[in-house]
Amino acid sequence: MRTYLNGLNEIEDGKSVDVYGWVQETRKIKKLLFLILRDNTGVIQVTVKEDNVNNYDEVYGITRESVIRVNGNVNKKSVSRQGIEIVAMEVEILNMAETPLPMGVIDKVTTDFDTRLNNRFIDLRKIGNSLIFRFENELLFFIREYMHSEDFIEVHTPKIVAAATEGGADLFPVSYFEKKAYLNQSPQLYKEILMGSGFDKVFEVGPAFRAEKENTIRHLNEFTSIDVEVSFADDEYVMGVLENSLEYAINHAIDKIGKVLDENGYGIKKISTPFPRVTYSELIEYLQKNNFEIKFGDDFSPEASKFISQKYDSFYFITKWPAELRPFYTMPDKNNQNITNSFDLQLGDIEVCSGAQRIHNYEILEKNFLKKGLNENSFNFYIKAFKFGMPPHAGWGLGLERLVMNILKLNNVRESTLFPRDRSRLSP
RNA sequence: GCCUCGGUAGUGUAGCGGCCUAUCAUACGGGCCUGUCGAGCCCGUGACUCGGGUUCAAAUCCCGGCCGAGGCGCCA
Repeated sequence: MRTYLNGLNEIEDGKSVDVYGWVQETRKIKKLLFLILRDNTGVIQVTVKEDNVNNYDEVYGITRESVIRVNGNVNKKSVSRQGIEIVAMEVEILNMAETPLPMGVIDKVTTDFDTRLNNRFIDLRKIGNSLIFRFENELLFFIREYMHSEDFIEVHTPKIVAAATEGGADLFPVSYFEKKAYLNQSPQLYKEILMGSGFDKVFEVGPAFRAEKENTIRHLNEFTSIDVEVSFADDEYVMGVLENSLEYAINHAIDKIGKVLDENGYGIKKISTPFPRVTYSELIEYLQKNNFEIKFGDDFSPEASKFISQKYDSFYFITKWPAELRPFYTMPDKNNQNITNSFDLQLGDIEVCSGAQRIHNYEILEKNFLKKGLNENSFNFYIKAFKFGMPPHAGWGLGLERLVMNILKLNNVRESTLFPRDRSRLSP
């Protein structure tokens, strides 16, 4: 039976165990050999003595990062710094690693990010790197748990679509037999159709594709989007869903793995709701007072976003965006047609989520199509759902990698992406 | 799409017209060593992104390609 390395403390002194893992380090002293063995739960020193094993010479020639099985006895009176070791009785080499490694796992030299991504399978052997994805896993688990407890159902909408654009973002074309198709940039239109189907509360976790030629630390051409849509709800309601789910997920994730995160330098704090809210117009005024060249209708430049972010130390909402900066399906404000019932959720100077109440009236939606210069024919599959009983609804879409990046204070969104797809990277 | 910066052993760097037969660290190979734990000591292998050009002389200067980092624009 396999024993995981973090379980060794519970095993009594002298007992025989089988452990499996990677040889992280070797220290050779002629007739004595120390192997530092690593599995996904921790590391342990394995002491190999010539008289104890029958293949000492073979084991002596082992290379770093080779995969082995060790049968041996737990020694809790070890003089090693860890105070515990395994005295090997049997070492089976399951797979010998070639040398030299394309990059080191525990070497003192730094490695360029490009080199790390080219050798991501090794890069992720570093606990600090794989921990990012363990954190993401916890976060997503608790977001799902929250959604289920609120009676949301998880759905899966198509990623290969026919509509040419919903305005703005470029799409990746794919060949679909004799037709032309695209990779979807967002499940938006399908979530809305499901509101017309009476699902009431849906969420989806899935990939989204953007064919924009960006070259920044916060853009990816393929990312994971968490999408939510709720019937008979407005923007205020789904902002509540958003902040409550994040509070639940982040705080539970910290309860579960906060200690390990701390040990690895990711010091993160629990959060509380409600998040502060500020309107777009208030921020425009604020920026103008501080000598920024900006007027109503402009988007915030990266420089302006940085300036704004100095006022907040955690999440904050920017609400009531002008209609011209929002997609065609965004609900205008009842009292002012120039602004919309929309919001962005910011963490630091980066937008992690954007949402709104949607237009549920067919005529207004049609008018918006024409205003934004969109081709109504390619959206028939969507707009048809609005003619036969579409409830009022609202929702949002959240970029998972950006969220993780910002919570853990990483300096590049590619750090929180297992295998990033960006302007130039398509492999691995 | 525009702009800036960069590419030297497996990894990361120094050198920025002649002192380069190219520095250092780490990794790798070999040797010594029965308690190492950033092991130590000795020996060794290993590199100037590619193509043109300038020059008596190019890793070093110029032009172009390729590759990369980042900023801006654009971006439900």
